[in-house]
Amino acid sequence: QKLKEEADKIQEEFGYCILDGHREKIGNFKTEPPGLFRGRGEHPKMGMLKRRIMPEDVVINCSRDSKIPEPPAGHRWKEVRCDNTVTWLASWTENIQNTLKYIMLNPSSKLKGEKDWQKYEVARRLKGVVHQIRAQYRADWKSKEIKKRQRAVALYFIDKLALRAGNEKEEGETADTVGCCSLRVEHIRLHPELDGREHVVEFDFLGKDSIRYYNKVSVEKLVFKNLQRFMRNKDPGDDLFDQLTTTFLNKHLQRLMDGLTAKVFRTYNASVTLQEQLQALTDPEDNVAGKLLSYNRANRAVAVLCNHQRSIPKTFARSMEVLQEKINAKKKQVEEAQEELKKAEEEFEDTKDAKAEANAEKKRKLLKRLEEQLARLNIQATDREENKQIALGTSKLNYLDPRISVAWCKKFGIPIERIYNKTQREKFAWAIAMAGEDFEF
DNA sequence: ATGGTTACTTAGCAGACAAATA
DNA sequence: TATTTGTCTGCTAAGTAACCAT
Repeated sequence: QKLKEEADKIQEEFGYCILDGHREKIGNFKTEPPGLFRGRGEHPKMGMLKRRIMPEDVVINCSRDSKIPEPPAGHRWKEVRCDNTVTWLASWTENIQNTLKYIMLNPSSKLKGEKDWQKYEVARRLKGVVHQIRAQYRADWKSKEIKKRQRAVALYFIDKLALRAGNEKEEGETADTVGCCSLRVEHIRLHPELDGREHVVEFDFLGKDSIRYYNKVSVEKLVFKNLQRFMRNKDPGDDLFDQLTTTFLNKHLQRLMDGLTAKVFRTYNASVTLQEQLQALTDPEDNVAGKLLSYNRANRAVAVLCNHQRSIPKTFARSMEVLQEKINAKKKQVEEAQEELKKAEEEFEDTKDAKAEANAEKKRKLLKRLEEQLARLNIQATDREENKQIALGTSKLNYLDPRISVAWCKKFGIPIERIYNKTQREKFAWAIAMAGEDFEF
């Protein structure tokens, strides 16, 4: 309790800033402590020492007329600047990769909320032109220029499979991971026929955070032919799209729609998928638990699309066993209740007295309650099993237009708290205030 | 085109915390 | 009340993508 009080005091003193006259919560208001760098996957710099950050490393960014924070006694800041074109409050350079780190606002802030809203509005604008863009890249599969063909095939992957753009990275500085434009020949295998499907591309590569992407996809014949061509006379370690960069791709996208970049396709396809799946899976007759299962399944379809994985929780098998035991016990209770009901009904048949009738009615209600409890447990088990290797949080927080979920809740009378916890409701306050039940992405 | 710099979003995980259960 | 289980939060790495100089 004492520690908590101290932490609260620190939060109160350093955890907020004033932006445009409003008190806003800061996201990360502490510098990162020193320690051994791990990194994700096979990181070449793992084990290096991350230095302690001193006031002399820190740049403060605040308005000219504000109370400039005092450095700790005996120290001074690296710099104090007043740049209102950026959103960060303080920054320092980290010594492992020599990159900048920032102190920024919490997602609940007005600034971040408006930015988030904008992001989804760009994705919604894509909805209007995506058919034309698809027609265009399909036509470009036949272009005379190899570079255009590579761009068109890459864009097809980004659109259909929700791959990341894949910026080039400096070799030896980070783990060897790739995205779409940085795919190498060794990351795909072509099967003219596989398991009864034609033109199958087998993807196997490490993406962001060294998470494995493994997928077998049946693609259009022209895409397949183009891929064969791109791979001809190349070594496994060569770039698949050797003529293509993310800059070139994004310049092209910018011409097709204002604000369009490769990552917008992920946001767009994620949100569209959620909306479609909610439409397809929600049964208005279902109870709340059933509807929530449908929501989770829709969310899960998105997480699968975006390849948001997690390691299977250490306690997964055990917790599944416990749940199964619970289900078995409940089943037994249901059976017993069935028999007791039968007995009570027979008793009433014989006697026809009011007391026996009341008793039968009581047994009927008990049975119904137990059956509902059993159904809920079964739903829980299904949900947990289907979810063991899938992380729902990332898509929920970063890819799904929250207005879709808000509208769904309103339409089916689900309390918003069942979908978003307190922090999430704060982050999505703009959407909760904005969206009615007929919102359409 | 290329490389360097900067600012911002997206990502999974461990441990803290809270709720459920024994 | 003690212990177990499930959820949430903080942390910070790892991406995307813009801009600028050459």
